[in-house]
Amino acid sequence: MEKYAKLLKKHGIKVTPQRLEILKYLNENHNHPTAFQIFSNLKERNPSFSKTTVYNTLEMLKAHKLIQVLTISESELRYEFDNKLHHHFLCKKCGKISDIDVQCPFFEKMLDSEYKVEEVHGYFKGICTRCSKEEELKSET
Amino acid sequence: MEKYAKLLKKHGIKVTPQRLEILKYLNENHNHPTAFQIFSNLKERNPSFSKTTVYNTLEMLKAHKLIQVLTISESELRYEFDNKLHHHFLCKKCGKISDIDVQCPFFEKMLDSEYKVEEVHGYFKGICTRCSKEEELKSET
DNA sequence: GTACTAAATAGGAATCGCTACAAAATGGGA
DNA sequence: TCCCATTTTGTAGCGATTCCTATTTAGTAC
Repeated sequence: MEKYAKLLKKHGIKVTPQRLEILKYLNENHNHPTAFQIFSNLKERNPSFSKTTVYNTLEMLKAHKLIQVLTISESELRYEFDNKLHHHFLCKKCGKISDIDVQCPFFEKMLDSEYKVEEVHGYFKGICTRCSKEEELKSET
Repeated sequence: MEKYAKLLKKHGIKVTPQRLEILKYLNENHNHPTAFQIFSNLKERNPSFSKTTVYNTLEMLKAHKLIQVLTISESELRYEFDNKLHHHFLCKKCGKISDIDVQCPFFEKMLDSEYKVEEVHGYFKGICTRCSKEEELKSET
């Protein structure tokens, strides 16, 4: 837990139990959770945990570039702790989001362009391996 | 207007005035509008135009891959008629979305991967040229 | 340790984009 | 022209996010 406190201090953010919990959750759960998923998980152990705190904290962590906000879903935002550049794949069937470990060659190019680029998002959408296999099995019967 | 009717018929979609209007609007306005923007623009000329019709029609056009849905904004969906692969840049200051005419080299690679890829989205976010210049001017004074 | 102050949290209300639903309108085929 | 399926409309509802304000907490000075 100490490492999260250090991280917050390094960015001049006041350390609170709630913020540590949220950071810990994001660091230990790489499933690109929604704000509600974070909220309900943390509320289990601390019933007074507030939804607003989750949103406030996520907003602040995002402002300090400690977390990434994914707009891959059409209905809600997803969050992740990992901040090194990678892309994402969303399965339209099961909803799972996977990390795609590729370096975008246009990142460098865009950095030199007329635009001041601060974020790069690569989203692929389709059907994941597991769901594809299930489809095949179904159609065989 | 006839070309839109043809397009709809080609995809087995029943031709209605509302659908033609929406297609026309998307084809003539390359500003990646929200559903509400489409709705309020078309409502001006036809006061009985319904929000639901806009959503229904966009959903149908999307299902037939006649339009693209962009999840680049954190708060709402954007739509575009253009369906050839390109990326997008969102200015965090003025909110404008620009087309970036690049071919994603990972598209091919992803097509051969374990994932069944149906959509590719490349989003860059930052400050656009115009807004960058305005910032410079302000800081000079 | 206590008192004070600014910041953070909690909880509920409000907002906003989008969807669901049922009634009315449309339109193509008999 | 009539009929029936489809589409459109308008309203109600829902879920994610934001707003508002009272309460609590963390940090500082005494």
